[in-house]
Amino acid sequence: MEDALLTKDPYVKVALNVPLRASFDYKIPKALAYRHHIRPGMRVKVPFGNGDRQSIGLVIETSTQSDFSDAQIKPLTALLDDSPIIPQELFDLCAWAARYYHHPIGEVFFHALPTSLRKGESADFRTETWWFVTEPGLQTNIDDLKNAKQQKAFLEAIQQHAEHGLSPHLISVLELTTNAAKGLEKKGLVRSEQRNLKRTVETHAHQTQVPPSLNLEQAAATKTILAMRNEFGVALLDGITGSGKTEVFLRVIEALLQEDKQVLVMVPEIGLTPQTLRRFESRFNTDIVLMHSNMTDRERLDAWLMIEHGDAKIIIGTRSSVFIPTANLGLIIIDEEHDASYKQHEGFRYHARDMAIKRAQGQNIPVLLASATPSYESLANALQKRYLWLKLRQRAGEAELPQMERVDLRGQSLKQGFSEYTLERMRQTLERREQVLVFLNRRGYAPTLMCHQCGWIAACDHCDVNLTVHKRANKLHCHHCDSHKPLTQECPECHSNELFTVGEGTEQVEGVLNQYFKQTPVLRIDRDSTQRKSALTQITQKIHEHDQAILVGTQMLAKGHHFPNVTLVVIMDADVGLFSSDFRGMERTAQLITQVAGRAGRSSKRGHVLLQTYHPDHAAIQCLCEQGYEALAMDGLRERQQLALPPFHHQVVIRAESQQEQQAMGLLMHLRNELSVHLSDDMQVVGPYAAIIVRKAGQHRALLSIKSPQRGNLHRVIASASRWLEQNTKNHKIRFAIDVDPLETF
DNA sequence: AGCACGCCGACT
DNA sequence: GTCGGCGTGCTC
Repeated sequence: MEDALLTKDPYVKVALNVPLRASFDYKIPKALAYRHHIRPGMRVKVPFGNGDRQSIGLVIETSTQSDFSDAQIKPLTALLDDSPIIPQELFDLCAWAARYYHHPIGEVFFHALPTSLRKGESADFRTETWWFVTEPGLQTNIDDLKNAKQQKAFLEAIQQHAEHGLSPHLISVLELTTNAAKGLEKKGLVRSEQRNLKRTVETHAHQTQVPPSLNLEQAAATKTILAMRNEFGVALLDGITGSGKTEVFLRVIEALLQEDKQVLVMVPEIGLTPQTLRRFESRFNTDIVLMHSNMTDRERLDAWLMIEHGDAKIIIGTRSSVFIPTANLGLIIIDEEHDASYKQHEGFRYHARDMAIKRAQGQNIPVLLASATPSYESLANALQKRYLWLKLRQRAGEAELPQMERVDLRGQSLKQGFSEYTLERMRQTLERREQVLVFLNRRGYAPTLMCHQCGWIAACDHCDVNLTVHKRANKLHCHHCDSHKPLTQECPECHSNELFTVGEGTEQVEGVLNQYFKQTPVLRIDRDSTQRKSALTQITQKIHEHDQAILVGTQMLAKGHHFPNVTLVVIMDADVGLFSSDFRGMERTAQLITQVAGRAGRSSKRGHVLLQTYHPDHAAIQCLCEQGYEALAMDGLRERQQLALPPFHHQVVIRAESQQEQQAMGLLMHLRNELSVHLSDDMQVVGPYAAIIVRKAGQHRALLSIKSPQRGNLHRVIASASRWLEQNTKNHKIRFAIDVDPLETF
C-alpha cells in the first residue's frame, strides 16, 4: 500500500504571511497523502503559534527531512487546493523576488495573491443560483397552488422563461422571492443550478475605431517589436509626447491577439485614464480586464481567475498586476516606465518594471518599456545595448513640438508668483480663444503660515515639517502624515492676530487667476479638487466645453490627459530639483517638466512653454530648453558614472525608525560595525545619517546606504545585515526596512 | 503580524 | 484582592 501514497515525503515546508525570513515545517497526515499529491504552490491550513490559531500558508516544497524534532512538528490541518494556484513560473518569480529584495518569502507570496485567496477562500469563480422549471412544473396550472401567492408568481414567471431560466438578476427585477422557489423545488416543480459567473470583464461587441495609418517611425518600431515576439528581449520605446506610442501598442497587441496570446499592459497608479481605456475598448473585440484599486475582493478574484484561465486576453493593471498568473502570456507592456509609482514604497519594496523584466525572462517573452522621458536606468541599458532602443521623434499628424522659453524672474516684481511677462502671454493666448495650463507642484493655499509679531510658524505635531494652509477647507494640513488642525486666526505663541501666509499653492493660484481673468473659467486639478469620484471627469468635460480656459494643477496634469486646445504651458517654478539633496532630483524635475510641456499644442496649433526660473543660465535648465530631455539625461548619466551612483553602482538602503530619538540611529551604527568585516574595498557605505525629515508620524528615522559595482557582493552583505537586524529588533520598538534599488535615499 | 505570558498600577 | 496596561518573546 505504501506505493499508493501520492505524496511520499513526510514533511512540507510552508510559507506563512508573517514578517519572518523563514519557512515552517509541517507533517503531512497519512490520510491526506494517500488521496492528494501535494505540490509547491498549493495552499494549506496549518496550526500556527499558541492556542488553536490556524493560518493559511503556501507550500514551498515537500521534504524528507526537517531541522526540527518530530515532536516539534505539527501536522497540517487541511489542503485547500487540488492544483497549485500559483503556476511554476510565478512561483519562481516570487522566490527570486524574496531573495533579491531580502523580503520575507511568505509576505511576497501572499502579496501576489488576491485578498480572498489570502484568506483561504476557494479559487473558483463566484457562483449564482439559477432556477429552471421542470417538466411537471411546466404542466402545472398556476391556480392549483392555492394559498401560495409568492409561489404562484414565481411559477408563472418561470413558465414564461422556460427556456433560459431565471437568473438572480431577473428574480430581483421581477420582485420574486427565492423562498418561493425553494418551496416549489420541494414539490418538484422547479430545480436550481449553480452557474459560474465570469463578470468584471468589459465585453465589446464592435470594433469602432478605424486604425490610423502609421508614420515611418511607428511602422518601423512596430515591425521591430513584432520580430522579437517569440523570445525574451526588452525594447525601450522612447517617444516624445504625441508621437503615437499607444498606436504602436495597439498594433503589436493586435498581432499577438491573432496568435491567441495574452498581453499585460501596466500603467502607473493614476495613469489609467478613461481616455486610454476607451481607446483600447474601441479597438478590440476581445475581453479587456482591468485591475485597479477600486475593485471589491470578489471582483478582483473573478478578474484574476479569468486571466489565469486565459479567458481575458488584454489585462490593464497597475503595479501589482505583474504577479497575476496567465495562461498564455505573449508580451508585457509598461507604459510610462519612468513613473515612480511602479516601485512599492513600503513593506515589500519591489519595482514592478524590474519584476516584469525578470518575469518575461522566465517565460521567454518580450517586454516593451515606453516613455517620453525614460528613466536613467532604462537609458543606460539602452546605451549598453541590453535593451533595443526605439526612438519616435516625430509627432503624429501635423503637430509640432512645443517651444520652450525661459522667463527670468530675477529682479522682477511678481504677482503671486507670476511675472508680468507671463501674465501678458497668458492674456494673449486667451484672447486667441486658446487654453493655458499652469503647473505648480504644490497643493493647498500656501506652504507656510507665519506670525508677523513673533515669527511663529505652524508646524506638525508629529513630523518635522511645516503645515500647509488649506483655506477652502479652513484647515492646516500635514502632507506627510495626513493630520490636520483648524486654521487659526490667532498666533498660539504671542496671541497676535497678524498671521500671514508665505508662498503659493494651487488653491491660491486658482483664486488669483480667477481675479485676473474674470471672463475665463479657471479649473484646478490636484488631489484636493478631484477627491470626489466623478470630479476629474467633470473637470475634463468642462475643459472640452470651453475654448477659453485656464487649468491649474499639480503633477496630476502630467499624467496622460489630453487637452487639445492648450497652447501655452506655464511652469511656475522650474527651479525645484535644481539644488535637491537627492541625486535623482534633477531627473524627476526634468521628467515632470517635459511631461507637462508635452500637454501643449498637440493638435494643429503650435504649443509654447514658459519656464519661470531664477537660474536661467543654469546648465540643466539651459540644456533642457535648448536640447531637450535626452540630452539632459545623457549629461546626467555621465555625472552618475563619475560619482559612482546608480545605475552604474548598485545601491541598497537600510531604514530604521523608532519612537525614541536615538534608537534608530543607534541600531544602524551598531549594524555598520557588525558589517565592517564583510565589506570589500569596492563598497561604499554612507551613514547612518538622519532622514531629511527626521521625525515623520512620530517616528525618528535614520538610514544607512551601501553601494557596490558588484551585485553579488552587495547581496551577501545585505543578507548578513538582514539576519542581524532580525535578531536584534525583536522588541517591537525599532522597525527596519531593506530597500533594494531605492528611489529615495533620504 | 498576532498572540500569550507576565509583571506593575488603579479600581469594584 | 483583580482587571487590564503594554513590554517581551515565540511561532515549524
